[in-house]
Amino acid sequence: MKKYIPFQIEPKWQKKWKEAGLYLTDLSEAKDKYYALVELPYTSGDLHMGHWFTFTMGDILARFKARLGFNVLFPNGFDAFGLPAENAAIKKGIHPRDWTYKNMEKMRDQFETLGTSIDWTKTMVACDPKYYKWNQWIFLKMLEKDLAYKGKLLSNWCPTDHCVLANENVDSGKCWRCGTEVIQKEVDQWLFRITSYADRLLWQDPPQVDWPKPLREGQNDWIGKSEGVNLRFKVSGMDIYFEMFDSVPQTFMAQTFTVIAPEHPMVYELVKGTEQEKPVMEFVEKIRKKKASDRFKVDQDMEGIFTGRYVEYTPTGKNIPIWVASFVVFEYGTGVVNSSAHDERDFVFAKKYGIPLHPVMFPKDSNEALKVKNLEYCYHRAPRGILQEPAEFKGRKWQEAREDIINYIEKKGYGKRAVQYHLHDWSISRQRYWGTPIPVIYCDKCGTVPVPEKDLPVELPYKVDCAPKGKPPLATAEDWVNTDCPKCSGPAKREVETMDTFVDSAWYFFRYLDSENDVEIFDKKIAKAWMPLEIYIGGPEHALGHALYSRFFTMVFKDLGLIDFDEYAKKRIHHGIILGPDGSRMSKSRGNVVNPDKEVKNYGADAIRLYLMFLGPFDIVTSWNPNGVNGAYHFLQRVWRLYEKVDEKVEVFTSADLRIMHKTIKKATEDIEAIKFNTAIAFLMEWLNHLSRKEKVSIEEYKTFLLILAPFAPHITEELWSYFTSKKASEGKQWSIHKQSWPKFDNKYLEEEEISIVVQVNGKVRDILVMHKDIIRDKEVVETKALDSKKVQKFLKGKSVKKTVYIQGKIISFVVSS
RNA sequence: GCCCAGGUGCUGGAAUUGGUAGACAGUGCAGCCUUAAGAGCUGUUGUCCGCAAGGACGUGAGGGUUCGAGUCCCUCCCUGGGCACCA
Repeated sequence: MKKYIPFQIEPKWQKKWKEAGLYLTDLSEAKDKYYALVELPYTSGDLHMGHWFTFTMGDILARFKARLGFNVLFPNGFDAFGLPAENAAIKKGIHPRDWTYKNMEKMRDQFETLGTSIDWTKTMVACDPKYYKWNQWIFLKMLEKDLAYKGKLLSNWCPTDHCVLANENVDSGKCWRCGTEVIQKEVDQWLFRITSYADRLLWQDPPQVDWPKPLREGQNDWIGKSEGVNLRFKVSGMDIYFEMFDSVPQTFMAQTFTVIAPEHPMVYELVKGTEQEKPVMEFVEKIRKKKASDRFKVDQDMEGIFTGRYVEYTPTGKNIPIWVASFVVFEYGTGVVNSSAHDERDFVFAKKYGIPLHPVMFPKDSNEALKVKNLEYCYHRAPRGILQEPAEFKGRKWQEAREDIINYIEKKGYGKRAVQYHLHDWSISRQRYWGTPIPVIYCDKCGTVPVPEKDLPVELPYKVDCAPKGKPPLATAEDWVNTDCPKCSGPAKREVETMDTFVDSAWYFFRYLDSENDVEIFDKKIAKAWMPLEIYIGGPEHALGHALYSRFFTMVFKDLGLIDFDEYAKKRIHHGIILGPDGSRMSKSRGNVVNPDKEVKNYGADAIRLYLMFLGPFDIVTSWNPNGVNGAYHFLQRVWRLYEKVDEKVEVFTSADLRIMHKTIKKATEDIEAIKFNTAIAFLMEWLNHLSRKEKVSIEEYKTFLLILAPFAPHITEELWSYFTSKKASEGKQWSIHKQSWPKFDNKYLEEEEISIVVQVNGKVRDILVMHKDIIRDKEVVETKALDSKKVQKFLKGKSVKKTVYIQGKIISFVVSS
C-alpha cells in the first residue's frame, strides 16, 4: 500500500466534491432542515487558526447532521466593510475595494484547503451593493417606523480628522492617527431606536432559546432596566426645574444635596453671571479633559464643586445645595442625581466636602444604631433597615415599603413613577468611506429627504480619497454628493457618512437564504422554512454588540411582517481561543502566530482538524502545541495502515469486538450531538488501539470506523472509502462517504458478561471483584463474595461490620468500627 | 470594585453528574527494529516507602456533610475573561 501523503489526496477530493456539488443545499426541501452557522469572517486577508477551529466545529456538526438525514445548510460569507480596508488604502495606496476583494479570493482558497462542507452558492459579501442595498432598505423602514432618527450624542471627537473615535482609538487623550487632543463633543448622528425594544430584548428566565447564561446576564445588565421615580423640583430663584431619577425612592426624605453631571448644559445656566461661573466652568473643562483621556477612573477621581444654587426640596422643606460632580454620568437618566446618606458614592462625596447628611433608615438592633450615629452605617442600605421618615412610614421595613412610598410620592406630586435603561440608542453614523452609504438627501427646501426605495442602492463612488482631510471622505466626491432632491428636484446633497459595520452583521444569516433576490430583502417563505438557526457558533466577545443588535433586527423584521419569530437562533455557543505556543494570544507583533497554511503543508488539513478538535472542549482557551498535531497525524497514519489488515474473509466477531464497536458508535453519536468532539475522538482512538492489536480486521469494522471518523477527517476517510466502492463511483453522489448514513448501534452488544465490583472498607478501595452479570443483582451473593476476599478480610480483622452499602453493579462498601 | 468562568500528573485534558481519579493523547525515559529517517514497534512515565507483594499520600488551601467528595456546602487564596461612574 502506498504511503499516506495528505497533500496528494486532499486537493483531489476537494476538487471532486466541488465538481459533484456534494454540499449544495436544496432550499426547497425544508423538511428536517438543519441550519448551522459560524460567525462570518472579516476580510483580513488571512484565514487564521481561530477560523480553522470554529469552522471545523461547524463543519463537523453540518456533516454529522447531514449523515443523520437532515437537510443541512452550512453557508458562509464575508464581513467586508470597515476600517482596516480604509487604513490599508491610506498606508499602501490600494483602493479599499481592491484590497478587500483580493483578500477575499485568498481566503476562499484557504477555506478550500480546510475541506469544509460549506455551500458557497448561498453567500453574501457586505460590500457588495447587492447586499448593502438591503441595509439601506432596512434604514428606510426604520425611518418609516420612527426607529431611525438624527440626534446628538456626546462622543470622543478628533477635530483634525473630523471624526468620532472609539475609546480604543484614543491614546492617553490623543487621536491614534494624528495625535491631536481628543475633545468631548456633541455630534449629530443617525441613531436606531433600540431602546424602544429594551423590554423585549430582556432575557426571561428560563430563556426561550438555548443561549449561554453569561451572554444573557451580560445583555440584561447592559440593557440595565431599573424602576423608580423621577423627582421634580424647582431651582431656587430660577425658572429651572430639576428632574432626578431615583431607583430607591424609599430614601427620598434623606436627600441633603444634589449633583449634576459636568457635561450637562444646565450647569452653565445655573452659574451664568454669578461669582461661581468662573470656578465652576473651569472645573467642568478640567473634568471634560480628564474624561476624554482613557486614564479616568471614577473612584479615584471623585471631585466636585458647589454651584452656589439650591433646589427647593419641598418634602423636607429645605433648600438643598447643587454640586457639579465628576462621577455623575450625563448619558444616564437625566444627568442629575439626588443624593443622600444611603448611597455609598454620595456618602463618600459628602464626607469629602463636608456636606451634611440626614439618614432616614436605621438598623433594627440598638447596638448597630450606635454606629449609625457615627454615620458608619449611613452609606449603605442596612438590610434590616427600618424607616424613620416620612412620619407616615415610621417603623416600616424599607424594602417592603417601596410600592407605598412610590404611590405616596406620586400623590404628593413630588414626582412620577419612571423606568430607566442603561441601554442607549445605537449610533450608526461613521465618518468613513468604506461602509454602506446612509440613504438620505439634504435639500435646502425640503429638509432631510429619504432616498426613494426605487433609487436603491445608493452606491459608493469608487474614486474617493480616504486620507484624512478634515471632513468625511465621501464629502470630497463632489459629483456624488451633489444630486437632485427626490421631492422637489432642486439641488441637494447626499448624506456623506456611512453605516456602522454592525448593521451588516445584524441580519446576514437571513440573506444567505436568498442572496440573489433584488426584489425583496429575502423570500418570506424560505425564511419561514429555514429560520431560526439550529446553531450559531461565535466568540464571547460578540455577546454584547453583535448578539444584541442581531436580536434587535430580528424583532424589527418580525414587526415588519417579514418573519414570525423573535429569536433567530435556537442555540448559540461561544467557542474558545487557540493561543500561540507561548501561551499568549497569537499576534504578528509577538511573533507567535501559527500559520495554518504551513501546517497544512506538513500534516494535511485532516490532522489539523483532528488536533484542534481533540485539544479539549469547544470553549477551551489553550495554547497551540506543535507535538499535538504530530500526534493527530500519527493517528491518521495508523488508520491508513490498518487498511492492510482488512480481510474480506473475516466475519467472526468476538463479543469484545462487537462491544467496542457499538460502544464507539454510541459514544461518538452522543458526544458529537453534545458538541463534545474531544471525547468522541478519544473513543475512536481506543477502538483503533483495539483493532490494531488484532490479526485481521473485518470490512464491516473498518468501514464503520471510517464512517464515524469522516466528519472529523473528511479527506482521508473519503480516500480509504473509495477503495471499497470504486466501481460505483459514477452513481450520483452516493459514492462519497459523506453521503452514507450514520452507523447505528445496538444496545444488546453493549452489555458486559463480566462486571467489576469495587469493594470498599470505610470508603477505601480494597479489592475489585469480577462477577458474572447475572449474580450482581443479588446483594447477598455479592456481599458473601466480597467478604471472602483475602484483601478485604485483612481490613476487617478484629472489627465489626456496622453497615453495608451496595450500589448494584458498581460498588459494595463496608462500614466498620474498630 | 463588581459579575462570570475556572484551578486535576511534566503538558493538553478525561471522569457514567456523589461511586476504581488521571481515560485518550503529547512529552520524557528504557529497549527492539532499520544502512538511514522528522519512520515503525514494545515497555514505562502523579509523589513517597519497598527487591517485591503491598502500602501511604494525592484533584489550589482549610473546614464540613457522607459508607464514599475532583464533583455538594462554608471560608480563604490564585488565574483567566467581561464590565456600566447605573444614583
